[in-house]
Amino acid sequence: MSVKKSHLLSGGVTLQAVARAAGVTIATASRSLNDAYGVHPATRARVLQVAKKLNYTPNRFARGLVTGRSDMIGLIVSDVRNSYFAEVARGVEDAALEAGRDVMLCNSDMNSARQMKSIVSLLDKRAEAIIMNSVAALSRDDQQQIAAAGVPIVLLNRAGRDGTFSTVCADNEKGGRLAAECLLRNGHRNVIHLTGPKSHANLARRSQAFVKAMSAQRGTKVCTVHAIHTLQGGYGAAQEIFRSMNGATAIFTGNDVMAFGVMRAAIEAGIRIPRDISLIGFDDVELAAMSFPPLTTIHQPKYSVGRAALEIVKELLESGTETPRHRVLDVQLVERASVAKISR
Amino acid sequence: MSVKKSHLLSGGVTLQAVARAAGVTIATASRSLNDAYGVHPATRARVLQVAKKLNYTPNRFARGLVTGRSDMIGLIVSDVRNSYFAEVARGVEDAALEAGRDVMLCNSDMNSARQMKSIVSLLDKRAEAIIMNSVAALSRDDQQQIAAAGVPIVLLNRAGRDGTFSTVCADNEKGGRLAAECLLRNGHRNVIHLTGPKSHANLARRSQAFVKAMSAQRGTKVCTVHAIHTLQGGYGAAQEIFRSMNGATAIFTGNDVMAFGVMRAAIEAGIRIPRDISLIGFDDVELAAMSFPPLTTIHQPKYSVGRAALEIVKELLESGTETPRHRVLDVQLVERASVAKISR
DNA sequence: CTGAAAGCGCTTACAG
DNA sequence: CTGAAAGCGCTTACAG
Repeated sequence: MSVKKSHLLSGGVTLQAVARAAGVTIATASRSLNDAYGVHPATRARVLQVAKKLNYTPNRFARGLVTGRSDMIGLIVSDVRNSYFAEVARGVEDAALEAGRDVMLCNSDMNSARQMKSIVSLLDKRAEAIIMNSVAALSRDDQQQIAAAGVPIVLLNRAGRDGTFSTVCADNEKGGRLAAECLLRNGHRNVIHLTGPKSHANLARRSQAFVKAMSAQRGTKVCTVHAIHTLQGGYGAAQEIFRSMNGATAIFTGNDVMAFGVMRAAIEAGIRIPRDISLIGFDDVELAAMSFPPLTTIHQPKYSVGRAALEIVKELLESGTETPRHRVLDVQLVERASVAKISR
Repeated sequence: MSVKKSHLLSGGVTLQAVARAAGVTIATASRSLNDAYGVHPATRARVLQVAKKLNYTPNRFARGLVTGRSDMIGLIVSDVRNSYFAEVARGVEDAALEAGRDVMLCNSDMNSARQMKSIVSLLDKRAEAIIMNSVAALSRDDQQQIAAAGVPIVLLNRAGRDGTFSTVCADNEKGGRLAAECLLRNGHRNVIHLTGPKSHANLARRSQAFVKAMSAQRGTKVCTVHAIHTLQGGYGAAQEIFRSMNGATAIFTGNDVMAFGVMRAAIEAGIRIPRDISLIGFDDVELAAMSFPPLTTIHQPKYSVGRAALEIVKELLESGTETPRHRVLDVQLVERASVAKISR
């Protein structure tokens, strides 16, 4: 019955049927359908026409069995519900569609066991490449096993030479610098930088560049505060901060959700943004444009990250190369209404 | 070379190799790996052990060629970036993982041509079922072609008997009723209902049930306003509404984003929620908990919609039935801080 | 430019 | 309980 189903799927039309109807052997039929060379134009045209009329669609299993190709690529993200990854996924899918490929989506929950399970399943299904935001805890063993599969791997949000795998990420350093420049330009000299745990590499890069750019200007003061990088974390930290501002006129948060936490704490404390204090975030999540006031932030090219990852996959697949490629994508300042110009 | 790659993927280990190492034919090896019956426990154990040691993983193409099964299901949504569908996608993926299946994700952009292209591609890749939020404009022709594929189709956000396809959707009627009851319970008698275009079936269901439940109470007044069902639409409509409230004490919006539009207009007009006017939304999007004030709304089980869709797929696949199944999922009121009790 | 044939790696009646 | 064999529907050298 399953076999019968399979017939239904392809409309029951096999290459054999097409060949017969076109008066050739399956060999020429196959060649006509695939390469342009080595088959008489007239024959080719006839086969194509017949195939179309019969509504022929090749059996992927049969083809895959001999070519080894599946035309599918795997995408593993921690969670699509995270809008960052939803954007990335969309970028990957759009680029994949253009490249005639489908994408298999997996969620890892930042759980290395689940991630490994997904990888195995994707490899099992013959994914031709895997794009993923790897969790840190990928054992040496797993890493080798993955590399051994000989399938291109593209890591998301990882800067530079990660060894064996390709990477795509946003220019966090530039983002940090842009935030500093924005604040400086608006006259802020005494600012607070609220960020996540030091272990978070991307956040750390932003912080470092931010502090460096601020310090480049004389008479500047930056006070860095670490908290959990969530809305709650930002909220809690802001409550503390508001108790003793020490003359700070602006806050730069490592990401937007922390900024939203700051906003909430500000409302509750009767502090108005940007009148009493300016605020600038990082990421440019959807909500940033809808908050009140709309948040000035650094735009991360999430969608482009997805596209870029698939482009790397395509390059790797086409060239047959194994040497990893690396891309860092540009970010930019999006000025909305949460940063005020202050007079000195 | 492609063929060589294919070898790398499965570690180069074929059933043949396992069989040889276990001292049996590929027939028994296959049986050992698949069914439990008809093979001596000892033999079976030996084969399993060898397979494990050799790190054997069956070639999906070969298996698929004979069984017709791919263990993949397709999911088509208008756009994963829409958080509603991101949630749905997650639900589908989780349930699929449990069922040992992978999901291929496609975005249709509410474009029937793109949608049809995705369907064809999914069918081509032997998706065993397709879950999708169908765009209205699916031609009779396309519909038949899809049905002809003999693959279970589950439509999202479609109520009831849609003819040939299974459906899953939230209980919009109940949601509308809950909103009305909440308002009534809090003493509201004169309210405004702000919703989208009448053509939107789900919105219409909510409206109808809301109005009906409000009217059930004597001395009640509901004024319905139609606008585009976006933040902008809600914003614009609210500006109008605030000009002549005619004593209304609450607004029920057909979805949350319209409510956010109302919130913005309220802030600008100096109207405080819920002190000056109460507000209740529908959907319970992520932002609803983060807005100021946090929005009272009707929770839609987005994640569960995804899971339910996959459950239907499983049932249909296991039973081999073709008769469509329908599920409508429960919704519930989430009381936050945007509705005030009013004294009469 | 085209055909005959091997082979991709499995599953599954059919015998024993 | 196990083996020998057919067959799934393609692609691709190898001849001609």
